[in-house]
Amino acid sequence: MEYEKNTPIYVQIIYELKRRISVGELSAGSKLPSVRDLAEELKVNPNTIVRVYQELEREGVTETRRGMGTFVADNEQFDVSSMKKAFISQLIDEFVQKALQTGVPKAEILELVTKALN
Amino acid sequence: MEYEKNTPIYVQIIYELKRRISVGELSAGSKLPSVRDLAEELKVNPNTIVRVYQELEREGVTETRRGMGTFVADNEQFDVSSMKKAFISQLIDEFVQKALQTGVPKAEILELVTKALN
Amino acid sequence: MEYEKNTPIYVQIIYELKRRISVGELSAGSKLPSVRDLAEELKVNPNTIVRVYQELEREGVTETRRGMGTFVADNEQFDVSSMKKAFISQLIDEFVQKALQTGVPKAEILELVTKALN
Amino acid sequence: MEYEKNTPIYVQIIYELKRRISVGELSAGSKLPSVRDLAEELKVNPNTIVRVYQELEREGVTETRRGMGTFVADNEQFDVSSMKKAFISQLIDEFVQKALQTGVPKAEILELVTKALN
DNA sequence: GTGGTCTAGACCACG
DNA sequence: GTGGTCTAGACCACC
Repeated sequence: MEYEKNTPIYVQIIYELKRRISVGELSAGSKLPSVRDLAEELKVNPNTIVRVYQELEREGVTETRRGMGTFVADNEQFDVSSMKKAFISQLIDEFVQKALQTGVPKAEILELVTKALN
Repeated sequence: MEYEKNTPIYVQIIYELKRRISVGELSAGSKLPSVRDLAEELKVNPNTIVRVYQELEREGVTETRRGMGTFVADNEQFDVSSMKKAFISQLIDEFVQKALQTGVPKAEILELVTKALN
Repeated sequence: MEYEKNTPIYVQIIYELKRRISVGELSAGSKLPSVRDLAEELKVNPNTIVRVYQELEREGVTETRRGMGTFVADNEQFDVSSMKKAFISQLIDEFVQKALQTGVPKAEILELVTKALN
Repeated sequence: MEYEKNTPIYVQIIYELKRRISVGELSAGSKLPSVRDLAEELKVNPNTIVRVYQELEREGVTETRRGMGTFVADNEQFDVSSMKKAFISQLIDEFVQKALQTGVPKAEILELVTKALN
């Protein structure tokens, strides 16, 4: 995993794990790697992973069981596809806000996005 | 001027000044307000304006003449609209990269962006 | 048995066993289930039960007889209700300390506790 | 400030700051000490204070302004007295839950709390 | 083994 | 100056 410079590493890892969950690579109830293992895998300090897991739990994406590990939430209320939508919506809102601030006309923005998507 | 929370103030002011220039509110060769005046006008720390002017000069948007102040560059090569496009392109690239990473189909992304723009 | 999230499982099991003893479900001198059996019954890691039994023995609530198992102590001095009181006193002291620290008047605290108890 | 052993330091500091706010020692809009200053005052590592401030902001109790510091939230919606009530309620709920789990009768619990309060 | 907390100290962006 | 992130490494409670 490569890290983008302007986004905190822990945020990027959160994105990545959410992506894995929403895609089904990690299914509800399955165990995430231990803090130490994931830290090693991602060449990152364990504290950074601790923060990632705490954030994910705070958001209800995962569950932590004492001494047992961190698991993808098995919550009925937790709907993966809605999470995915919320996630992309947030992404889009941030982008649109910044884009409009530049004063570039909407039509042009749309055109450029279309191009970039292909 | 209202400041958006997720973007550094100095970046937002840069946008604003570029906007004023591209719109013609500030024409080529005209003098920009002094650091102190602009700081006061925008209710911002003078250091922030210093940084804005340094950044603008680095980009060739303005010129600083010793003892006289800061002026909009009189440079033929300086093309406001292309500058804006370069900036928005970067914005779009970052966004598209993240958006595609989520696995949401391109068509849907485009649709959501269109909605968000209006 | 359901586990409450904010208290260690082993503590909750200790409560539960003490409860069974004080209620008479487990009488003085009777044999407690083996570590494995209790672990299975309570859907818990055997290590957790080991700790529970160690703790109970340390408190004098149970006795371990080599090769025979763990038994409810046959100790005259062992007074379940006083034990419970000691525990709840500690609980109350901690609570009262924190509650008073908030500056809420005593009368109000008492009223709220009364409500919460019912 | 003395730290109680069984509660994380950062939680105790959060309590303390909330208390100061709810009591009016820190009024809405006022600046909290800088991370480094508070860390020194409380003989604690700066990272611990960072965590405290982040948690408080997440809860809406404070606002962080870039490069300027941390301030008591000036939010109309933020009602100090309701915060105080929410805080004490949480404290009481946790206590009552644990207390009832011990099997001690309600009347007795209430009696003991009354005693402890005086 | 697991996650949670804390210290120490570095580097960064922002105002 | 401010807060934010990250690393390194320690110690703890829990299972």
